[in-house]
Amino acid sequence: MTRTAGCADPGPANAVVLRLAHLGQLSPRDAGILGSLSQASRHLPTHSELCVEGRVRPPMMLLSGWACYQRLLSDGRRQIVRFLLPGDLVGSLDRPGLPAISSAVALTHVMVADADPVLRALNAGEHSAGLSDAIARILQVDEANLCDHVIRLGRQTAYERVIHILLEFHGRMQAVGLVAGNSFTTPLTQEVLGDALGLSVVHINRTLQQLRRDNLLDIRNGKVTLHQPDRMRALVDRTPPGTPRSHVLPFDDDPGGFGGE
Amino acid sequence: MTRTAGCADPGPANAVVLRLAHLGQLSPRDAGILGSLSQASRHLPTHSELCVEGRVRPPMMLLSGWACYQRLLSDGRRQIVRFLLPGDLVGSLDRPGLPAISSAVALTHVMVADADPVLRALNAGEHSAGLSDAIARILQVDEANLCDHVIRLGRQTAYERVIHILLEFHGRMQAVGLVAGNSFTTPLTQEVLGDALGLSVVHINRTLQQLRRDNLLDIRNGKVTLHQPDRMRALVDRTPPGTPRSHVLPFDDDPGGFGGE
DNA sequence: CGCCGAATTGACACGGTTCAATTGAGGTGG
DNA sequence: CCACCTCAATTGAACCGTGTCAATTCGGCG
Repeated sequence: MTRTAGCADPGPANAVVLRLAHLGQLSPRDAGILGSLSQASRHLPTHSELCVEGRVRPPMMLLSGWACYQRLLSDGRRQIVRFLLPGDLVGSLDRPGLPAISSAVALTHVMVADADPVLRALNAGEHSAGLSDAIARILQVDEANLCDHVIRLGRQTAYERVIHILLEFHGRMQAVGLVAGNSFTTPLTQEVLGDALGLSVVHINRTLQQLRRDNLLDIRNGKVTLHQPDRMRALVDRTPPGTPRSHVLPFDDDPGGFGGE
Repeated sequence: MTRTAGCADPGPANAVVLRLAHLGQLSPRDAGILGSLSQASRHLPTHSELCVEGRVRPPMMLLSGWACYQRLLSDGRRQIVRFLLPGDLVGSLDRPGLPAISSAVALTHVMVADADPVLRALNAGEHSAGLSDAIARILQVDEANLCDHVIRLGRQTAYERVIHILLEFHGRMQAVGLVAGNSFTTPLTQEVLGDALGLSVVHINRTLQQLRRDNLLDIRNGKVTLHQPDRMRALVDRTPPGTPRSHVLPFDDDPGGFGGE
């Protein structure tokens, strides 16, 4: 039962508040709205479908637990498209009423809350500029993560993919205060990891062993520990969050070098 | 010079209007706004950067030509994340002011227009419900396409990936009236295709040959022809657009069968 | 004619898959 | 307390889809 780090308030909506507060200046009123989400929250068991592809469902917020969007091919192949961690949005806040693009299933017991109060606050207008801003940033981060996933699947080796995605999880868990000393708990099985990274379980297994042997990380008993996050980042050229990236073709307006930091 | 089917107005903003009109009921005023986009449009040559990762740029609409979002790894590997076809949005309409997630470069000469008039119409409120709706659907489709891309890269063979993405292009070109008799023009080189599908040029080449031999499609001289779109769809279990998908795990609320419309 | 980018081809190496067991770690009932 | 079940993790061996390298050909164009 290894639990979270030293966080003052382990209330159920904590992750959401923490994350949004990082991303924008929340008014006390906004914080109140978010804090009260947990009052109307539901518990759902592992494997529940949070939403079904093609069906409309009002957006929710994931207060605790992990989930993922996935798609199944007719022959049984599964591809995990995106992971949902505590503090994430389930379903699109910005365009409700449209059918879900893919199904979402819970990877653990999860606690979810209807995002309706947030939606109403957003539509109410000027009062929630900070909240609205924070939500926009969340959507932006979601999209960036999806983009990263494409990079992993398209142009990285198995070894790099695992490093890359674990760094992503590390960052996302950190953003909601769920990382203690470079390690965090996760429900990831090797099969889930394989279905996300487009690899077979067998190969995921061997890759993890290699990563352990290289003393980069360890993952056992539902707990991931990154022994050398910096070296990992260098290996997959993942700049620390927020840093710009170097990659301009020799076209017209090449900005030249780029700084560290 | 194979051109569009029988469309009355081949004006430059035609693709945008056509596409949006399909997706929602546009008021005459909305249509006017869209039609006048071309008046403030710019031509840009092949290889121009429409936006640069990490930098803010106001959203635009692609009136003609192809472009793509891409990311380069430090060792030179390239991954194309998303393609932009006539009628597409460049940059996120819904959250302007945030830095671009990846760079976009033109694959052909392109014509782009500042999307600002559309943005203003959207913010103006009730008058443009149809337009707003259509834009939401475009964003939805974009996200669905990105999701499809993840599937391709994660769980499909080279053969399937090529079929799958060409079907996507076919559908998207059709939506803006640029398909004539199952064929359409494209600037796709085998290298671009490889960088999008996570494959080497050599292997793309061999895969295309196989597809030709199987009499499924042909792609030469910048023109793609799908000889048997239906058989192709069956091969990659891509349901015709709009159809729900069958893929529910044996969980609690299994909806059983699904209808074919 | 000669250049250049794109398409092709062949030979070979390797990353990753598949199949088939085996081991290990809870969880439950007798 | 142990037999038993199940799910996740491991292991070995053979196979094959793709990548890599290195030419070669093709097609437009100045």
